[in-house]
Amino acid sequence: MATAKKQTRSRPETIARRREILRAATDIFGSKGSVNGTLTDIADQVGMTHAGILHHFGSKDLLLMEVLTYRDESDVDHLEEKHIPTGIEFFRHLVRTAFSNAQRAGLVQLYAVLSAESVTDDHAARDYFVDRYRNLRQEAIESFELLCAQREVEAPDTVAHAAAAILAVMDGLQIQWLLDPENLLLGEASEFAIEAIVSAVVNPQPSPLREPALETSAE
Amino acid sequence: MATAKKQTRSRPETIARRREILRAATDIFGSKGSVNGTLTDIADQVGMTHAGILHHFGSKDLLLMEVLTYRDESDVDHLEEKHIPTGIEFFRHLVRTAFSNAQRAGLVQLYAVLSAESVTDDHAARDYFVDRYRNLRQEAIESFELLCAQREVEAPDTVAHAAAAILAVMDGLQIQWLLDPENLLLGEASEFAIEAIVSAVVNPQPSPLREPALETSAE
DNA sequence: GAAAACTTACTGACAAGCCGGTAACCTTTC
DNA sequence: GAAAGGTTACCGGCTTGTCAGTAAGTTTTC
Repeated sequence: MATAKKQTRSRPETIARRREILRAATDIFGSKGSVNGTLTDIADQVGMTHAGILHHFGSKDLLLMEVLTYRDESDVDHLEEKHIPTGIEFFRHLVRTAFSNAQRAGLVQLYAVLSAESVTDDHAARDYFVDRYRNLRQEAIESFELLCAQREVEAPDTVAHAAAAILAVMDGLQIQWLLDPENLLLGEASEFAIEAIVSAVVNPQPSPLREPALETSAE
Repeated sequence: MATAKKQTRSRPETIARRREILRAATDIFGSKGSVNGTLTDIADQVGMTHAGILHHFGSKDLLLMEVLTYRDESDVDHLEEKHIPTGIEFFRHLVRTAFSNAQRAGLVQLYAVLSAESVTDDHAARDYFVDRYRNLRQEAIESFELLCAQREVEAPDTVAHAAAAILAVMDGLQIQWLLDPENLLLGEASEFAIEAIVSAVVNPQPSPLREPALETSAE
């Protein structure tokens, strides 16, 4: 069953054209969601018809998946980092990303909307996001473990929670920031939260929630 | 211009019928999103036609808004708490909510999907979520301030970040949990994160991210 | 207290619009 | 001249919302 792809070469400018479409799709899916955003919306933005888009990408779902992987690539470029670091540098990298995201509302919105959309039944990007979070959590866990080893403390069993929490807080802050940019500093709030969580792993304090409640009358 | 409404009362069972519809709508909007979930889906689930739903609620958008406010009411009932507490109890309340949410995937999904959907242009529920987050952040800020006052420390200027971060981490963990329930304990992870953030406010530690990096070779 | 007058709670059919996808057909470029 | 890069035209399907009509319930009237 040789899937002998004909693989006839495309014209030189078509790569640029595809990139143009991907950028437009990022825009549209970001601002309207992947369900509400239509092929015609995207086509209008690059000055062609929706059939032209389908010629390039086959179907809407395939276009969506390419948008997601395309952003992953251009994302690493953006911060001019060769590869994602580990250890303490991983968390510094997250903080830098948060500050940088405050300048890229379109991309942030794309991911915020799509990741939430993807939890719905049979969403095209569901597998993509399941994998993405698994990988990111794993990287965070490894960074925590490295961090603990460097400090010669045993990695607590909270690292799994902390890894999920760090990603969660970044996503959640993005949504609040998108809804109400005047009332939230994305970079600063992310930095604060990341520091708090890292600190709780490497330097655990007694839980303030378990203390006996201080009476207001005890003043 | 007296719009003298005759206002004959609705039939006794119609209140129960509306509630039935609201519950079905919660289900459908939760599992498919408010864009993908249709009036016919909801109608099927309660055994009527989509026109019947429109008779009760006027339009899809109005139904959506009623779903959101309906859940807010039934939510307080659920935890059997008279009103939301302040101070340390506010944060304990959030932890209880997180544990309780692990039993209510449908409702969690409704909010996760809709809050992210709402950041898209002209979404019906956008104002609802902007207000909701503003109010919740305010409650969190006041609880932090009360907490600091009780400990006779000055409330740091990080409380605003912390307030946003606590809500954010709860939302973000919900999405990861919905995508991959086997790999995430919603209650435990939320508790860990909330403790970490509260601790960072009332008992700030030096930032682990600002330390001079420990060399791995210094082992 | 029963008939008349009126409402409510629907149903079924349909209008209008939009969506993704396909097919057939030009046109530009290698 | 053949393939790539499009366009135009169109289809089938699905969605929200409207509307007329009907059965059942409620209120009013005598």
